[in-house]
Amino acid sequence: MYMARVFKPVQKKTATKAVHTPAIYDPKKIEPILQKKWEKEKIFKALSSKKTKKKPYYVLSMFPYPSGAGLHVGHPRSYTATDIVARKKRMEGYNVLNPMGYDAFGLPAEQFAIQNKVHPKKAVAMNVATFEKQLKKLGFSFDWERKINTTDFEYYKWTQWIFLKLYNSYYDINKKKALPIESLVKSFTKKGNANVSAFTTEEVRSFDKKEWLSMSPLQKQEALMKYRLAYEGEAQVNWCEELGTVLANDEIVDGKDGPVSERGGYPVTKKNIRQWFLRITAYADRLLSGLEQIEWPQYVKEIERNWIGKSEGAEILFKLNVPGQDDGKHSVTVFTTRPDTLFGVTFLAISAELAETWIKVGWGADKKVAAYIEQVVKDHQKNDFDASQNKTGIFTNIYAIHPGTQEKIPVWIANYVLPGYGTGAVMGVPAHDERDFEFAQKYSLPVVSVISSEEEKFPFTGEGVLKNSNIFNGLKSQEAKQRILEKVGGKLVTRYKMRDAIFARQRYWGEPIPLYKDKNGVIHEVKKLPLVLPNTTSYEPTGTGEGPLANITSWKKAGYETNTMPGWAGSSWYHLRYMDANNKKFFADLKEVKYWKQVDTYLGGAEHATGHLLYSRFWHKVLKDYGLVVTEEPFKQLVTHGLILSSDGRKMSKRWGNVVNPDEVVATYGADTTRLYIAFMGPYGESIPWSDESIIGCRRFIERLYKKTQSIVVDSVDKSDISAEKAIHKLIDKITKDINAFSFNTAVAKAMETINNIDSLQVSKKDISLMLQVLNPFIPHVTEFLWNELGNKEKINTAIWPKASKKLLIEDTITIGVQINGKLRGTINIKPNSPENEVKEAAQKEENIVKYIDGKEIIKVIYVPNRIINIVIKG
RNA sequence: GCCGGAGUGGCGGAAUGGUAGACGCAUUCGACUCAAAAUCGAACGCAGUGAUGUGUGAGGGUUCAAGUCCCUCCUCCGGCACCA
Repeated sequence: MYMARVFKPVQKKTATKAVHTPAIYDPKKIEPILQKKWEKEKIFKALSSKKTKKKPYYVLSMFPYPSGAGLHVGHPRSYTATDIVARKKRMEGYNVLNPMGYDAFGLPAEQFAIQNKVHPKKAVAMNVATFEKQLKKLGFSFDWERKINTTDFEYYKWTQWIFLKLYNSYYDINKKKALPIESLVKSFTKKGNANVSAFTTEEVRSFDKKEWLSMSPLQKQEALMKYRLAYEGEAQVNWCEELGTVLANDEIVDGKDGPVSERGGYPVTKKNIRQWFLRITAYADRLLSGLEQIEWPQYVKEIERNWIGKSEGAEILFKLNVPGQDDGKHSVTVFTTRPDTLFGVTFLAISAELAETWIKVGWGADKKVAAYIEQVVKDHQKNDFDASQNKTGIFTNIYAIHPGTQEKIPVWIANYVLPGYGTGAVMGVPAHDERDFEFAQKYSLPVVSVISSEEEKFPFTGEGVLKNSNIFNGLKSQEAKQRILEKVGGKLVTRYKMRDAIFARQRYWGEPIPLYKDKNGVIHEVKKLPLVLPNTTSYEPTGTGEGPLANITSWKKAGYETNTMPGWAGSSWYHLRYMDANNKKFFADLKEVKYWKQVDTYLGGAEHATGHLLYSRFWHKVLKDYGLVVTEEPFKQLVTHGLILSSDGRKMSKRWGNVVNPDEVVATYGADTTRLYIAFMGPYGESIPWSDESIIGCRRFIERLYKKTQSIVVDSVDKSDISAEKAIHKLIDKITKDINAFSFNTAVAKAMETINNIDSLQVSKKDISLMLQVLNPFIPHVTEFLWNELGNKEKINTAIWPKASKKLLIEDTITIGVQINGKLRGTINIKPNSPENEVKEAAQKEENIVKYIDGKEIIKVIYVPNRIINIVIKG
């Protein structure tokens, strides 16, 4: 059981005036009534742009997977923050969009269904109902009318529509935007030479009109696949036998014996398979540069930057002398980020995979070499392969011609050269690369330095510039570098680590891919969306690599794709659906999109940095290219939260049995206390253990506030004590600033301090109302209840957010510290902004200070206005 | 290995270079009570009866003044990792 201590309501018969008002705070009575009222009056409804002149403010928490376990206290941490911001912004006069929905496709929902032997659809409906009941108990100000569920066909219809948009697009590298695939076809069928500037990771081919027109539909299809933003291709993928599906890199974690699936912990291996992909690499540069214009935590940006992995360098061509073949007939291109070290190259190292392809085109590798290649290729298949401790290699008997010196340098196969990056071949520069150095040492290869001494500053012209790394690097323009490189058969290129995203899962519970193949293998789009996921009872994995949909005869017969979309498809654009959630004609009306523009504040976990966040940015950019959205980025500000750990400091998990259920907390303490504690427990971005003991302090605070306010309801005064008024205005100031900074814990601390300070003072209805109002975002039920008790005519939810009076923020007297040689020895009270000489004088008269300075020589006195005074004495 | 972030009482945590430990929990004492709970009041970094000394992961430094800035190191968390 979760409860460490049962809260008992106050049993005290207080004042004689208690006859008029209920002195006992009972959230069970207050909260459900207000929640029903809010729902009935729809006061948190976000208005359509047509119906308001208010400025929009869009705040969003990442929507949950409605898992079978129900809500977990981690969820409300995010939603409490969203709600605090939303309620404050509403009072500040914004038309606030604070929606909620469910991300219900994907593995978790399907596995829950399989384990519990219910249809995923039923399971999702059940779980959603549970979530919703739990969420509503916490009193979040969501606009429930905009609720979405990614598994509703009214929703996934548009997921499919966007997929087709991607399928029917290519990326124009000159215009730097997506364009319809037809315009690419048009450029092929123009007269004369086709001028294709389309992005592709494969070999670029353009076609002239005659050639294009002579091609079969299948040939055309194959040609266009290389450009489409959603395309079918073959690739090595992460295959999970147990789950019978392909997984994305971010769905895999390191297990004890190699990589395993994040969900279930099953082993993952590499496998070649035909797959749907999204060409996210086309947007690598925009995904990178877009980071500059958004207010995200630096570390999340860094994660994305690392993931995209841009590196600028050069490709350089080396001619090869292969034994038994004409010299220079073959060649290899290397990729390097250090073209300036070209003259330090003493060998070439190629990947085993590249060597394999050389054998295929007629290179006669001897047995020893062939065996080595086989071994390394096998090693590379292992996900956890690491050669950093043991670099090995073998000489190929092939020599390359150095393009600068024309000298013969040996070509080696090395296990540290990876097939998936660059060209799979590197130039070995032992003098300026640690790995190359290690390798050269092991195999006794020469080391040549190209960092020359100062005197040789400008001894070279033309390609000779490359003989000195400093001179090449000192070239100002990229063009100059390019010109030098061209002389040695090189060119500047940019490479990215990021790969295209696999967009298919061999699972049942996902959006069907709206395409089918006719009997000739030609792909057609489904014209009438949605392509509804067929109902079936056999949705367990086939294990063959085909999706469970292959088990459905009619589906298979119609030629539909048997794979479904991955879990992140629906979440890649949901932020747009909320803008116009009930639109039957389009995913969101452009007028609404133009009004809301983008999510102003997005709250969620940083673990989505290389998944959901990157994918949504990508989709958003594609839609931007078509003018269907108006901003380059979907989420202007991102705020990440820490985890709520269990009180034992571990992660909450069913496995440990240490999960705190918000329902029980609400039942014991009330929704307001739960929310307040979540806000108070610590900095929003940090992971913090839940404490069954500490929460009581938040409940006590609410009771004090309740009691104080009730006493004001009964004997109200016209004017507050000045110090109470000041305390409340300071609180207004602090809370306003702290909510803006997501520093909820300090805002709550100040509120506690305030109630402690004003408890014994006279406070007017007007002033306590101000306090209730700024606390409303945190504890909406009790503050609204008390606000009404005080007889306020206006609704608390629509009252204007108060401004702290500047005059009241100023203190009459302040206490400042007096230091002797930097050590605090006393304090004095002064009026703010007192003249410096008066303060200095007062300090030196202070009793404690006199003891220290008596008879000593004062070297100097430093006064920091209204802060501190430091007397520096000798000895 | 590289790139971020962090390390403060018994615990969660506060501190624009300027009175370290706000606020809350726990603990101790007191009031109320037959009693307990609740509530209210007080104490509460460590050492010392006390004056006082000392103290923000460790060690140096800058400064009148350092939790905060700089250098070296340690530990923890997150990310990337033979990416050429």
